[in-house]
Amino acid sequence: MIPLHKNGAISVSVIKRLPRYYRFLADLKAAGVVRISSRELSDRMGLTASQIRQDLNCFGGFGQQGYGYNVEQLFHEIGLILGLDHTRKAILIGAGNLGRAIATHMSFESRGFQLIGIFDKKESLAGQMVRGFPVRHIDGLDEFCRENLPEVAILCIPRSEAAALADQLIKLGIKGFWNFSHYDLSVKYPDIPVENVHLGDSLMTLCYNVNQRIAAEEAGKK
Amino acid sequence: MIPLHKNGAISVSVIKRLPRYYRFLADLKAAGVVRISSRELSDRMGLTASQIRQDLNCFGGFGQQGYGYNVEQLFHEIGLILGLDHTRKAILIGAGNLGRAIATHMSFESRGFQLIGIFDKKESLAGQMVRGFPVRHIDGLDEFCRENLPEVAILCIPRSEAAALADQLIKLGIKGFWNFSHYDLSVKYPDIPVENVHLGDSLMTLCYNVNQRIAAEEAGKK
DNA sequence: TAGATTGTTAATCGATTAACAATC
DNA sequence: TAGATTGTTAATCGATTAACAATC
Repeated sequence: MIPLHKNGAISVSVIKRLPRYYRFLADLKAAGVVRISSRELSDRMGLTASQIRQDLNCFGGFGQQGYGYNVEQLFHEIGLILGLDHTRKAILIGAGNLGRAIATHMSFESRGFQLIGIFDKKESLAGQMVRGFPVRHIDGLDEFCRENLPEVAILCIPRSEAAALADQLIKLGIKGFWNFSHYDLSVKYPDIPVENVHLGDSLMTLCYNVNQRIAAEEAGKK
Repeated sequence: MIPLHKNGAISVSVIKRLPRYYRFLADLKAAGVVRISSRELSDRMGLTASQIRQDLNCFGGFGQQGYGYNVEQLFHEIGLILGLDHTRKAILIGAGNLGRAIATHMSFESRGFQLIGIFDKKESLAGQMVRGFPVRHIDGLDEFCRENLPEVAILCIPRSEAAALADQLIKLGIKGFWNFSHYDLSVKYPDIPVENVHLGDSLMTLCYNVNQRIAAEEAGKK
């Protein structure tokens, strides 16, 4: 395998910015832009040119002095770094509103994943079709995993069910979680890759920020 | 209004941790725990006791030397800091799968918001009931806002529609956004409160982390 | 060649951790 | 009082920004 970066450890902050670079480059590409300087890109993205150059140089010298970066090439490189050039098999647990929305709404293939199965514990949902997949009863999870070897699980389940299910899934060889439940997986499994989507936390953070803003405006009026 | 913190500026990192404290304290409260030390809480949450004390002391001295923190009281205080003691009116734009899931799934009231209306540009959705609300046609947005004065908008729309809609909403007095579209609002409006939920970015970050982990495991085998 | 812009090193800034005096 | 644990200051660590030599 090609070594993707110079030294072993890339910081979390850098990794979290990569998808955003990828999105902006996709836009530029679609708009027919061929080359871009770190300065130009930083203006569009609202960050510093220095940071862009630092970030990219964690992975290699993709630019050219005096020219800048080739949009198409840089887009491609970031895709490779993220690992979007192949897909990993994913299963979704929990076919409630949120689970169905994720299954229907999300473009998995362009983000490195392939959805291969949907599970729920509710008998009444079994067999219902979601994105072309029949919802399977959770009792069939072990057998399905042994046969199909999914690598990632998407958890759209209540917190109360998450702990036991995570244990089971890790035993079944799951290597990473996209976690929409409010259970903190990484307390028990500090080393497993998890992306938490805590929608409730996000909403509360917004609440704080909106309140601060409104309070500041009202204070300004006086 | 009561000054909620000692000096004006609380860092984003601190604010982002508050909802998580709030969740853990809710659990402890539910489990009947009366007091907790920063050490004990740090063990449960997987961070340092120092950080917890630093974070909390941005807002005031909620603890007691030799004793620790009163769970109920600290929970209540963090709720006040976040502003969960009153609600702000929110509208949701985009009644597709994701929008409907958010509307149905999310507990707004306990997070400082009250959903008062749902809009979509699709004629065919108009009148359909979601969480007890009829989906309204987007043409009625101006009138509805002038009458009901919502303060926050939840954007569950494609990126292509986000820019124009954000302009319109800001003119209508919207003070903050919960943004599920892939449009970067804060590039044009750097000062407006926005919480971005970039599900696609989150999934790509997971892709990177899972790939790294699997690559490391395979390297270890040799 | 001259101008532009990178890659990279050094300086700054901020956030986290450690230490400990204050105090319940 | 003695023990425990906070609130807070100081030390460390990491991330961002600035500067500039290398080079296309």
